[in-house]
Amino acid sequence: MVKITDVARHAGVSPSTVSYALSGKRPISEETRRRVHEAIHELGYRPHAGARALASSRSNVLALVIPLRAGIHIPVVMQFAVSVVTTARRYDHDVLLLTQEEGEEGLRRVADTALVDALILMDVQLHDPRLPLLRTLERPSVMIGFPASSEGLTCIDLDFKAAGERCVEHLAGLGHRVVALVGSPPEVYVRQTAFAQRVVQGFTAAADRNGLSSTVHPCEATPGSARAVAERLLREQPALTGVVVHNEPLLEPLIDAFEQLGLRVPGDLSVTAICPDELAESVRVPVTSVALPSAEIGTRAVELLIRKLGGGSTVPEKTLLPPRLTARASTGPRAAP
Amino acid sequence: MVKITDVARHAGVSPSTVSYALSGKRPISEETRRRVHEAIHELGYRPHAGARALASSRSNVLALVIPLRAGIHIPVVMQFAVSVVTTARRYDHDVLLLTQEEGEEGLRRVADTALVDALILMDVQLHDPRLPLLRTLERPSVMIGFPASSEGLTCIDLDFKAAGERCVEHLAGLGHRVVALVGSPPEVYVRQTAFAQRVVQGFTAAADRNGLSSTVHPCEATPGSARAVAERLLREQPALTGVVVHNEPLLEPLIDAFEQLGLRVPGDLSVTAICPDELAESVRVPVTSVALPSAEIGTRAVELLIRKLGGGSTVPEKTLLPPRLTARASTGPRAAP
DNA sequence: CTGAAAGCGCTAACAG
DNA sequence: CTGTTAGCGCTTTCAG
Repeated sequence: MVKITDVARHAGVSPSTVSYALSGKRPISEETRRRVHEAIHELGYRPHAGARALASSRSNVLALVIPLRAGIHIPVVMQFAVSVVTTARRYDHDVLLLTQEEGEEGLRRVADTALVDALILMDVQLHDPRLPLLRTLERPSVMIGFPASSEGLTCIDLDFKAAGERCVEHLAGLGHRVVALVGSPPEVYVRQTAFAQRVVQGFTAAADRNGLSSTVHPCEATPGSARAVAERLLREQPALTGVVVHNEPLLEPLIDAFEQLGLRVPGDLSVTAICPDELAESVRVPVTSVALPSAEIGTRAVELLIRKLGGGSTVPEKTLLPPRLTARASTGPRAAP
Repeated sequence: MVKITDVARHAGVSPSTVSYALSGKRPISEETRRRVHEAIHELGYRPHAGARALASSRSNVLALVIPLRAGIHIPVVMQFAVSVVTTARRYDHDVLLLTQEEGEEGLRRVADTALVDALILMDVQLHDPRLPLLRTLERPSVMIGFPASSEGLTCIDLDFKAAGERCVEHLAGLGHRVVALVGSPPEVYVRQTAFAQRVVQGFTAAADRNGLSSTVHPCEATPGSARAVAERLLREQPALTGVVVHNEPLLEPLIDAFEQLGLRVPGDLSVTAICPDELAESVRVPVTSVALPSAEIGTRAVELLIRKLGGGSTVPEKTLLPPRLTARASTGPRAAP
């Protein structure tokens, strides 16, 4: 293995000069800089990650904790992970993958052994058991999603409340008077995942504000249940003309179910969703939607962490990304009664 | 930060004894073992990962390289990643996540800096450009999938050729005489990803052997193209009664398309697939399928690596998991003509 | 069965 | 602008 002293000798300088030439932490003359890099190149030198971490107390690794549980749309998690890795690399960091399953002990382990410098957590719950730990951990973290109290923590997410509102306003603007929200599976609400509840809040508030009548329907992510909710909605709310879907796997089956029940989209029924743009675009009837910008959230989360690691600047505790609605073929004006 | 010398002092032993008590690399009397663990517990000691890696030349981290490209079913990748992480933890290892995008330079980087001890690669192509690198790298690796020549490497995957055969044999056994394979998107074949081609080989060979007439149809993973292939198949092969699908996102839309064209499944048409069991079970008509055992492959891949890291035993270069077909509602005997 | 002590390869004062 | 040197915290000979 070629080490820093080899490079130093080869370039005719001291080891520290090589180190500084690499880190840029002190000025190096152009001439020696060139010689050092030449030597590095010729010898194929790679600094030993462990030695570096030991000497600098920085591993340049971020931990990413991904959820496993039911009711979470896998492609969103994956896209998020990819964007975290890609962005981390831009800042010369790597990403260690942890599963939620490891729990608090897992977080403590990677933090306390200095395996990682900082942590990113997904799928945060309103009263997430990891919150107290994160506050005492000596390493910075960023959470995707908002717990009940985010004091002293850094959180980022789509503004789901505003997203729910935005969908309703879009429908209200088109003249719809009776709307329904088809939401995430019941277990997502039961375990008090913040984002699902916030959509409901926004949806309901905006409906009330606009004088619309509204109902909320948590729903399993199976094709069978799509048919079931569709039937139930038509039966219980015959005047329904606007639906907001916050349940990725159900989007397509639900539209199918409505059409099989004789409702044209958007002729008889307007449908909007909160989901990744790719999903909204890939449905047979492209769906008007508020984008779930997983990639952007991942990028921003890493950037927040890097800034926290930098030390100087302080970062905002809460970052809420404003909803961006794209009108597509699935919504239209309410048909004359 | 509490370090090994603190623990040693607290327990009244030397640092090396603490180290050995932790690693078990030499006999420790029951009494001192107890005292050491007590001290560790009381002080909340965690060995510093970097220091450990430096002193032992082992980081206890595995690299996992995941694909990004089109034509790959995301949930399979995700399930695979989770199973790798879970299994790695069982052997006291962590997992560093890399994207294919980083390319050979990325592999070289994490290997040469000793950030990781070993590598797992997914989405291997027939003539994968990373092969020569892997052979020269001083660290062990395992590939998911088989390149054209796997000499000197360790590969594992579902036996896709046998899987293709198994599907055909199942259909042949039910009396079907004309079968078609609806395959992965064309780009998957173009870039010579091994597994897609092997399915075709097995499918065709088994059809020939059984005297069935067969055709192969690479297919985009969009709902629109499902309809298109379905129509084309019926037009060009009116006698068709058996279909093998090797394209996850297309499975459900394709069955829908057939039924919309007036064919009952399995009454008029038997459908089998090569896909994850969860997918096969979740379709409206549960599909007879050969399982794509991502979790098992992930587990086995890690176990192979751990054995290679252990040094002693040598591991097989090729591990082909035999196909396991589960009969479900989508296949039945050929209707009397 | 246990201790002492020599590094592992790099960074960051400190000194010039 | 550059060199010298003292660790970073742990593992592992070597010695007993």
